[in-house]
Amino acid sequence: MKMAALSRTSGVSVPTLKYYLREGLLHSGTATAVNQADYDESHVRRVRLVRALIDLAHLSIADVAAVVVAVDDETMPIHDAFGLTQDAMVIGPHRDAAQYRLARALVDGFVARNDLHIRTHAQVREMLADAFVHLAEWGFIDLADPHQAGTDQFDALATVFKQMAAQELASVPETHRSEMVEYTVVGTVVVEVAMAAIRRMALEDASERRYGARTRR
Amino acid sequence: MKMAALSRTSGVSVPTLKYYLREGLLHSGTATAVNQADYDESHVRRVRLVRALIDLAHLSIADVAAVVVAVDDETMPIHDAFGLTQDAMVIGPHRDAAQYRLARALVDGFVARNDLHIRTHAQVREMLADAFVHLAEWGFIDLADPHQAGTDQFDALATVFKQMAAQELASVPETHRSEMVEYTVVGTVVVEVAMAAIRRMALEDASERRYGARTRR
DNA sequence: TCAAAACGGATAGTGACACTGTCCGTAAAT
DNA sequence: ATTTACGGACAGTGTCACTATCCGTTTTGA
Repeated sequence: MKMAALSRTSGVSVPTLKYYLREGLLHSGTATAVNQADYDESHVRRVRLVRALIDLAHLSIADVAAVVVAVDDETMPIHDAFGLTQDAMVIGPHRDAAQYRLARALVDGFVARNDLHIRTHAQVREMLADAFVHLAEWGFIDLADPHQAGTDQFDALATVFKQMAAQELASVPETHRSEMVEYTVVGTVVVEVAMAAIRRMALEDASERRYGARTRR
Repeated sequence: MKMAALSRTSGVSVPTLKYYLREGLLHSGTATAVNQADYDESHVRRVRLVRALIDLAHLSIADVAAVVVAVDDETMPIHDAFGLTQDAMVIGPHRDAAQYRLARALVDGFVARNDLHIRTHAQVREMLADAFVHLAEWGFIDLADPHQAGTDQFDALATVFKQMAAQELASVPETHRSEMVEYTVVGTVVVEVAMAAIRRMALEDASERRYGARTRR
């Protein structure tokens, strides 16, 4: 398969594929001559992975490169590779104000309360802390109060998601390590987008039922 | 409150605030002299809204401007403003390939099956279709088969989210229209981020329990 | 067989985006 | 009275994700 064919099947332009090659998002094909190279199924899968990370998870090229390195490093255990990709998928800066320290404490409590086995420095903790800070700014929760209404709902979500996650991982086929990592990563982002979409649909539905009638003529 | 004070309380630099003013993300303060203006609580709230949309929902300035216009238009009913902001929050291009038409059909079936009252051209449909296309590419679902395993899980999610959404909207205080819209919008994005974080935590937890032991020494 | 088309690597260029810096005349503070 | 701050206008900056061009080589098809 030449690069043009890869471009056709993946829907990504040839210049962009070359760019991905340069940036290390795509491993080079097997050279058949000085200026000829063959690409195979692994390249198709890789481009699909890259596009999923860019289009759905909105990762930067540099972050995708980090994910790709973790996927390709055969010596890295699956769990470590998964953690690394998880970290790469957390976008945005991490501030260091008083409110963020409070939020971090809330997050730590949440993690402990729900017996979540996650790394001490997992970036996803910052992600949740960020959300907590914004929730507090709008008065939805109180950062200073560790036992309050509002977090109960999140505890309930944690219970549900723990079951779902176990089921999801169990459905990953036991094939080669790199493929399993790919499946897990893609599953993370795609299902996340699908869930967000369904939640937004539910919100629009609720909005229609609650406010829609007020303006219907 | 002068602009410097607004900058301090919001954590956004003065040049950036001026930029937001220019782009229409922030309404101008009440002028007290040729080169003096006063800002109030509404400006603080507005900056918070803008930062939430930029930092958490990763909206572009132009999209935030569209949201702001909807929030400020007092003649626009709450439900319409909510729909408009929902549309603005869907990021990414919408393709027009055969697979996307199939995915759209799946989405329409999903919406009908779960009795979701959402607009025919709501952008969130595209968002879910996008996720379906990627799920299909990785073999998680089959676009051609309208009644299949896999979508059951999404139906279950829809049921849960519909309840949650109704509860969430019920908790929005019945104050002025613009404040209610702000609350709803912020709630949408912040809770979405929090949910995604919790799901990722659950996934890392599940990964640790499933794969972690394999490499623990 | 031989011209035309395609290929792949290198390098420079582009356009969008989200700020950021500077200038300047006016107003407030000390 | 002098220093400092203010706010509007506008040009400039750095990053990012591509995209276009060039060029020598190789394949293809008449």
